[in-house]
Amino acid sequence: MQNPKRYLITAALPYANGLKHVGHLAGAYIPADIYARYLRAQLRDVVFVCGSDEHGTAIPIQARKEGTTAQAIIDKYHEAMRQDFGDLSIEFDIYHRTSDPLHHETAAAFFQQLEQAGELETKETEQFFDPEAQTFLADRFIKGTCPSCKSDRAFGDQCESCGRSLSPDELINPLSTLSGATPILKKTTHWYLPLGKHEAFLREWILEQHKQDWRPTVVGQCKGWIEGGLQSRAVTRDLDWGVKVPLPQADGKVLYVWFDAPIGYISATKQWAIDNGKDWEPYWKDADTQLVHFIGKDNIVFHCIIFPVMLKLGGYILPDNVPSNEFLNLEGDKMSTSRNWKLDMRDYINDFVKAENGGGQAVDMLRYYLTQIAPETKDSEFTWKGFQDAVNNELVAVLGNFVNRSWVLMHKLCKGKVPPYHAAKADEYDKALIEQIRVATESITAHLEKYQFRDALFTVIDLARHGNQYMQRKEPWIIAKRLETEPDAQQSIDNCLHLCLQLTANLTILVNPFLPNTTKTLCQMMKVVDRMLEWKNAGRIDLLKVGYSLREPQLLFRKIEDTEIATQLEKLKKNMMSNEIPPAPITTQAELPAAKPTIQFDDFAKIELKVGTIVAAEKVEKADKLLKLSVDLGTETRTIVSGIALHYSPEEIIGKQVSVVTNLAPRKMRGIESNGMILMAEDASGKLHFVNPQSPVEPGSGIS
RNA sequence: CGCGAAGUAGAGCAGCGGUAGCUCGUUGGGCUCAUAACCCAAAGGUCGGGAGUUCGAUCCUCCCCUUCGCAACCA
Repeated sequence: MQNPKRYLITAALPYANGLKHVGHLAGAYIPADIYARYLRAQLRDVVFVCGSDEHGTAIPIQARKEGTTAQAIIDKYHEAMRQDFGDLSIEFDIYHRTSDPLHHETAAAFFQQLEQAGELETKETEQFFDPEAQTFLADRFIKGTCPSCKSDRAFGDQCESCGRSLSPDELINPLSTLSGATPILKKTTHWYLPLGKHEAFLREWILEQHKQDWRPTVVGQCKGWIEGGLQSRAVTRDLDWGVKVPLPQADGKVLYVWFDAPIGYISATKQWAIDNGKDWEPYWKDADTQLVHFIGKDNIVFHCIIFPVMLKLGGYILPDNVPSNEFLNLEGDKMSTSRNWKLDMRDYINDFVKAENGGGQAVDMLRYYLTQIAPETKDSEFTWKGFQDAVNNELVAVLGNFVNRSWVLMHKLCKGKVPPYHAAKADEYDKALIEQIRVATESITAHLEKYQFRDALFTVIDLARHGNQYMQRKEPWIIAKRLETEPDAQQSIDNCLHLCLQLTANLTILVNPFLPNTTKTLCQMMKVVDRMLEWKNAGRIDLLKVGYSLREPQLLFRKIEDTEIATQLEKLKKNMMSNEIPPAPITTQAELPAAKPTIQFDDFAKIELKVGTIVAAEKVEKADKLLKLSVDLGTETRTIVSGIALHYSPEEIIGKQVSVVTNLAPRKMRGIESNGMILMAEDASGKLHFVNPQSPVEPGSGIS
């Protein structure tokens, strides 16, 4: 969009069930903040909204785990996250929350509008219900035996052991993970958003109109979903935590969290408007508004497919771009909350920002490094060594040092004042530097407009690097030695330092969106007011008035010591170790709230077990875990499909004796009917072993 | 399985049809105003593998391999 009248910037609403880590920061919040700050410097009309996402099943679950209430959980994490963002100079215009009444009202009205316009469907389905906990169960909260590999580590959505995706009704012996009770099927009615109806719109809007200007990963993923067929998605759930469905017949139902959360952007904007005496509607309904969602890649489907459909139906504008980032890994491994392999924003704040020598410069160091390694096109990696190198070799050595040496020389050779520029004496180096400032400004602006923050920041640092090169060529400290015999030499010194100071002023403007605290320090050193920071001033070489006296230099950044990163690495490893104390092999009672109930002999007798001999085996096509086996059971040879291909090759198991459940109902897998099931024992490492007689017996022998 | 993204110097990345670039690191030299910072130079790559299209491919097409992700907690 060319020069829109106003901008609305959103950063993904963080889920209020825990602290957020630097991956979240690099993925959404820092890029969004940079963009918002840049637009503010451009004096554009911009609102930058965010807030806590406080609904969904996971919040009550978390509350149960922490032995408290859902409200206490969201209050705690909402406040913690708000604080952490503030500490890292993420400057939202508003940080709202979805538990706010204004949001409930907004989301309910949104639903009602779609409902009344006939854009939603209702469907009656049977869902598992926990009779003890008196609640319907999300797929993830049902545990049972996998129909495919027979592992008991299968959940309603997926088997942890064989990786197969499941639906809850496929589980053998389903159990509620909440109470351990056996769930019962119960009828329930839900509202659905029929995405399929909007396929043509999505195709045209994303795959045609935004093929070029959206990131390839974003368009690619959307393409995958659209091509894969868009299913209707349930908009409501049976739960007592969330936005109540505003219909009389929907008692006990709330809006599904994915539906209510993005509406949080709208309610946040409303609250901002109230607080600031503005009108919220143009920001969401005027076509001359540019809406940009900053998110991580796991959120693409919501912000590019589902929410846009909702926005279109509701009469709102669509996002102009959704600059989604990939993931940030940590020291060679994926960040993971459950394994405690992560760096929380708060940990950095405590160890660096709040430490001695910390403060704003420590904030900017992290902002710098995370921007420099931002996973804009592919996953990238945070390493403490990388952090140290970036700070010491770039922030300290290039930017910090350039400013410092300029200031020191200016105080030594120019009496602490901005020296005059003698245009008549300008040499090729002077002219080249002026040109470099102009070119860099244009380039940085272009990168920012295209959401290429990493390249933009690189160009800023590169400009400081040019400053160092320029100074080296001009060598004012050498020229100063000739002053006694050659008084005219002062003009060369003046020109050099005049330009170095003007370059510093330019760097201050250009680095402001990225490193706002550094900008503040620089402004103090130059004794300039915030108005100088307006973006239109970038590229000018008359920002500091000749004769103006400047303050003493102060170091912009300190070095990161080896001991500091060693401490961090140790801490990271220790955290993970402490998390690993209960090693995986033995499943604890707490994890498996329901051991299988005692059964009577009659139940056992229902199972027919026989010894068989594998006579043939082949790999099942298009399945990497399945083998198709022919098993000799004495009286007959049966086809059995088994999920053991990762553990055994077809050749090595031919002739092996195995235990077979022979009266299991037939089941089709990958188009092949399997008549029975091979018993396998799983060891601690997950490796499967055959359960077979100690010495060979006749095929078909019974087992009891 | 399928779908999406990615595989380029020791590391991190750019390039995307015309004899391989950047930053850091390494080595050598210079300078000394500067937070042992700065500047200059050099070494270092058969651009994941194979086939094809083309006068010519890192860049296009096909196949294969590897990594990451793929809808209901997770940037």
